[in-house]
Amino acid sequence: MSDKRRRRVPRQVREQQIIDMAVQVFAKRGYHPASVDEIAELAGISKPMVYLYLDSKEGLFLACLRREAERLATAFQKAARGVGSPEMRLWAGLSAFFAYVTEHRDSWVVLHRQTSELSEAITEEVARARRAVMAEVAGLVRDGIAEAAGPVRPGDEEADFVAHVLVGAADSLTDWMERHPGETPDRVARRLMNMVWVGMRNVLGGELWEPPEPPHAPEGPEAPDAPHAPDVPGPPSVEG
Amino acid sequence: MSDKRRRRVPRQVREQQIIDMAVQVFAKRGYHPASVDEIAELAGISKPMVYLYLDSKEGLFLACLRREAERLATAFQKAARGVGSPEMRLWAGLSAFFAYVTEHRDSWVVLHRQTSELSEAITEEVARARRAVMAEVAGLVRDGIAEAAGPVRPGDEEADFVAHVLVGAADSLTDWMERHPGETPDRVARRLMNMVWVGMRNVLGGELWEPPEPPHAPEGPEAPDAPHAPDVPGPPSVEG
Amino acid sequence: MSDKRRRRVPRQVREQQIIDMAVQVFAKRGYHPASVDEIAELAGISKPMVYLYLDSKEGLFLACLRREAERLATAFQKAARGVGSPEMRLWAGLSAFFAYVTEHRDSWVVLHRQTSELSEAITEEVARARRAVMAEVAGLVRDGIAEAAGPVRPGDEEADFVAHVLVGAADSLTDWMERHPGETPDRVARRLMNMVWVGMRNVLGGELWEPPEPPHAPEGPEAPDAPHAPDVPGPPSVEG
Amino acid sequence: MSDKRRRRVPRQVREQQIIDMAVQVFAKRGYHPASVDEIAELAGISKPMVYLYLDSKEGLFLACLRREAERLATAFQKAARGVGSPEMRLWAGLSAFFAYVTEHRDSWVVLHRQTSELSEAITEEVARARRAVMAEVAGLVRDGIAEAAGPVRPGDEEADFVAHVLVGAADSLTDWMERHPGETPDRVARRLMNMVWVGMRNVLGGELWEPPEPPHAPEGPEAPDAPHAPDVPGPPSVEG
DNA sequence: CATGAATGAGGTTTCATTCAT
DNA sequence: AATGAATGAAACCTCATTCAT
Repeated sequence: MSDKRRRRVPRQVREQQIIDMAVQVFAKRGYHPASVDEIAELAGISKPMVYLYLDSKEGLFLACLRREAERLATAFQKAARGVGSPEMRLWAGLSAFFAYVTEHRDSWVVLHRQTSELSEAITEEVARARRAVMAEVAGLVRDGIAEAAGPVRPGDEEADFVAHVLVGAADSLTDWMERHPGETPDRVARRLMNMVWVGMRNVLGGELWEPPEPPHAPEGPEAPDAPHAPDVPGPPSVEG
Repeated sequence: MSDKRRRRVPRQVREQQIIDMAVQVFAKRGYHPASVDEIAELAGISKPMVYLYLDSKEGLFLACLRREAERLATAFQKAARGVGSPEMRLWAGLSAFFAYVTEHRDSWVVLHRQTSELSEAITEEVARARRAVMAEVAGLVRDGIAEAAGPVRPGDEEADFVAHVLVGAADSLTDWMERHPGETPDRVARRLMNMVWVGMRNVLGGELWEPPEPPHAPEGPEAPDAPHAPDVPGPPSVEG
Repeated sequence: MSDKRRRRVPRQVREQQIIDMAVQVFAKRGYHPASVDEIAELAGISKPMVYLYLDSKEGLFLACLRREAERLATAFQKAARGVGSPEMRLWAGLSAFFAYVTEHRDSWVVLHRQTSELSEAITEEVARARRAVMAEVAGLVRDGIAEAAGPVRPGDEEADFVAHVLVGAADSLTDWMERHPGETPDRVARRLMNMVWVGMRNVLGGELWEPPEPPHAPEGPEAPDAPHAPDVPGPPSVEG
Repeated sequence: MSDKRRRRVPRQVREQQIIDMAVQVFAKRGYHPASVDEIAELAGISKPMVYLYLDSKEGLFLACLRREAERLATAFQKAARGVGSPEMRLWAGLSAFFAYVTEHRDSWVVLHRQTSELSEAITEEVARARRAVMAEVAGLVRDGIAEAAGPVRPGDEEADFVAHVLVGAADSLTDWMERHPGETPDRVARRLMNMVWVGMRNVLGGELWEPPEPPHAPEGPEAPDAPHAPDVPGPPSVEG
């Protein structure tokens, strides 16, 4: 309509524009419900261009996947790379991860394809089921700490946090088990217990882990000018 | 085709048969690529029956979701409910969870809708990206323990396990963050560190958590007759 | 649900019950969109009964058509039959017709299949088109009388009435023409002019035709106890 | 099939081609029984084109409705507009109407959606019922004139004509009544009597209305070059 | 007299994809 | 570099109708 500057644009630029819009649409709708028509229209070009540059819907989605995965990985690596202790580097990486997904919802949704791809009713049912599991686990967690630590009354928030860790870990370990056929559910469960049981109390008690002591590397996990992961904070500077 | 004995079957039975097949197909293909045609054919009936009983494709999927979610939840609860200490109960619940998803892959896939819903190429790309992340984290983990624990050389398996826990937890905490807007990535990362840093070493050292002391309930987490979650093991009985 | 008296019912009664409901549903939805399912459910029986008694959807509709057409015809005939002059009898018949269709909307709709059968949007478009034609004709009519009768300002209502007569007559004559291939549009138009041009002025002037002189037949068009066409009024008794 | 020259055709042209065929099919079959498949095939294109240009079956039908309604209205207006007296203009309009519907049966059927939409058996039943009503009314009419006018024996044709006018008018007035809730069937009947009783005798007597006197516009209602309503005749020129 | 179970056929609609300009 | 025109395939869903009880 008001197209005046939709001039001839070099391929690389166009490609990025297309992918930009595709990430938006795929995140909003999910893979199958997303239509190439909509993406092309949003990008301000015609469909044949999309096919010329990205080959197919699948190719387009793969391009999104690759670009976004690389950006997230880069954010993590940039933060984790450095001189600090491994402990510090892990922390920095995690911080960067959380900062990145906070800033780039669409990117994360496309990579993880949570929500969407399904109608609202279905999405809601899935969320409901997951919430029920969380509540169950959180209750168990609260009981555990209450009995073990006496008067400590863990807040709902902390218990919920622990529940998310446990459930997320369990989800993920399901994949791990698949590649370790010898492992039994029992052993996996014990390992997970081993890993989280001690630390759980700290969290429920409201403690916050502190970087042990930055001996003489003042910047710790630094990410000076990460162009796409803007705010990986150094230890003290905590952004809103 | 082969069976001519497709006789009149009461509604409740047919409904379960349909859902049985639907879970299979949805797990294999994902929601959108799955076709009601295929489900009906597998169930040995015609499409209109599916619509008569389950209303729509979405209704069918919701029915799958509800039934499978309830079965999984029941398996967990049955195991976790009991007299033992919370610690024991959590362990029992986790064991039951892993046992259940081991036995019922389709159920878990439908509930989690990981793979599928996307073409093979895309699924593979997603898996690749996730593997890359895992490897990165596992490396960090290995470094950490190597430096901290001196001569201990953690096996790849253990490091990979820890990485799965961390990545799964991070995934899940992304949802948690969404409902706690005040939280900063920095604080979330610290909490996670707090929870796992200590226990991580145990795992990497190859330790296996042991039920503290079963005072006078010698069988630990028992699930005597779980109808659908067959093998929630007591500590010693480990199934293949 | 609260079926207590849905006992064995003799065929003739059941048939009428079915037709009763069918008239309702066909009137509301139109022939094709109406579903036998809905009719059966409303009638409180199962579908096979409908087929047993009325053979098919078409048979069911034909039964509706016949019964309702007969009722309307009966109402007309009962009123028009009698001792009065033909003028009076025609008037009585028309009165009975208008009374009947006023009382039995569904019946009329099924017979005339106006509205319905089409989605709301389409119905509305049809109505719009018809209104436009009416307005055009009414304007012409108003102009005609204004010029011809000097100061008489016909009300909108009267002009609209005349327009309806003209348009309805034209619609109907379209069928008539089909069976008189020799007739030209020109001759048909002249005939119609001939028939309405004089009387038009009376109507526009607000005059009301009066039964010439009811000599000594005090009841005029009577319909003493018409069971289904309750209110064919004698000349003076005008119901609300 | 036969024509290989199905070349790229600009949108506006294709749209009209599609609507052309749709009018045919809708007229032949009625709205619901008509299938988009058939329309597309007749138009020599594939179904998706129909949906691309007209959005939906309903949209397609609406497009037919609008175009045909406008053409008919235009034919009427073009003829009725002019210098003659209102009487003449009304006559000219009616002439044009009858000429148009004579030439464009499909157009009229779609607009009026009489026949069709129903199976042949049902259509026939409807026609039968209507014929019965017509016969009844025609009988009344013949009686009336016979008694009132003495030796005049109105032909069947004339009585049938009058009956069509009366029945068509009554149909149409049913709608009018709906928008005038205060009116009673009695008053409506009187009005209709008022309007037609006098003119009826003229028609039954075989008289033909003559344009009063075309003062100095000798050709009466002319429509010199109506592109789509070819034969709106001036008084003398009567086409076959 | 009465019905729950079952289906074949067909409808509208949408989409990814390509041709011809 | 870019696009309007066009389509094959397949999806979901509904309905009138019939068995077998």
